[in-house]
Amino acid sequence: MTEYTSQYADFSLPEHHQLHAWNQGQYLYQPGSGVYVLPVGCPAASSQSYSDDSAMMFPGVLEQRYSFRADLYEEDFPNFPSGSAPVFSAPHAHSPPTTPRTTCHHQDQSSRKRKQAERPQKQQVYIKKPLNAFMLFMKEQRPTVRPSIRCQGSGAVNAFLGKVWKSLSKKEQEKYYEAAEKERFLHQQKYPGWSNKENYGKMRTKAEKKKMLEVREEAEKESSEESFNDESEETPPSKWMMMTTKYRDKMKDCCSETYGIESGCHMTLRSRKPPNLHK
DNA sequence: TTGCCTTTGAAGTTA
DNA sequence: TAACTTCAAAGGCAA
Repeated sequence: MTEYTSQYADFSLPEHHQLHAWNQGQYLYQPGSGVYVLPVGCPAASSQSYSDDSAMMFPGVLEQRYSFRADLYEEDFPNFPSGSAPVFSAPHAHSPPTTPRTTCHHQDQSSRKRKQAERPQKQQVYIKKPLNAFMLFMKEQRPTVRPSIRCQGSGAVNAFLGKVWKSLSKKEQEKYYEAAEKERFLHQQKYPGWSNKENYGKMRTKAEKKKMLEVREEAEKESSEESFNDESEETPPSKWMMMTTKYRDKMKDCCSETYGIESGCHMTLRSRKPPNLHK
């Protein structure tokens, strides 16, 4: 039994089970028969997004991805059933370049203008936060509500939708929370190294944001044309990878019921402060 | 041209 | 750990 640990989970694999470096941010887990992709920093993926029934979704998070990096990569690679890889995310997804961050001291910064003056003059890309449940709700409802609101200002529309949101039942809100969960997961997959703090204290003008978004889109377009096996970038895992307790439990159950016992692997998820899903 | 307004939720920071 | 801050969307409006 080989023990693996990470910040978020401990797990073990039988001796004959191996973990191989596969691609950027991903590892292969080969439990005897079949080959599964275990993305680093990817606690799990929804079963709906996974077409290969033989694939195991392993709710583990490997923080130190290179500690598992097999030098036998070149040797292992040909063994992978090419074309049938159950890949969770774009393996060539690039993380934003890290820039010196100015610490946000709420007490010290008396005005937004001051913060804007202190912010870095230039950041190559700007990655927006994933939308939360309420934002998804607003995005969906705004077009239908806006015509009926006399005051066309978004402030009035948002205030109205805020009241509507509170009047919704837990069940009605649930689909938006689940959609937001999926948004966060996809966002983490797309930008493995990105953290919420990247945007902290860096309020941008609309023009700046637009320009940086364009740069990012251009970069993504170019990167999609690059080699599939680019491992040159070392992207630290993001806290986005920390799934909510609810989601983790769901996936843990799914794995243990479906594959965990059968494949002989064991996992212990670390406790974490539960998310504030339903205030 | 640019920030403000207005909402909730998620996440980062501070005390 | 509670309290606070920022930022996600949107578009009219004021400076």
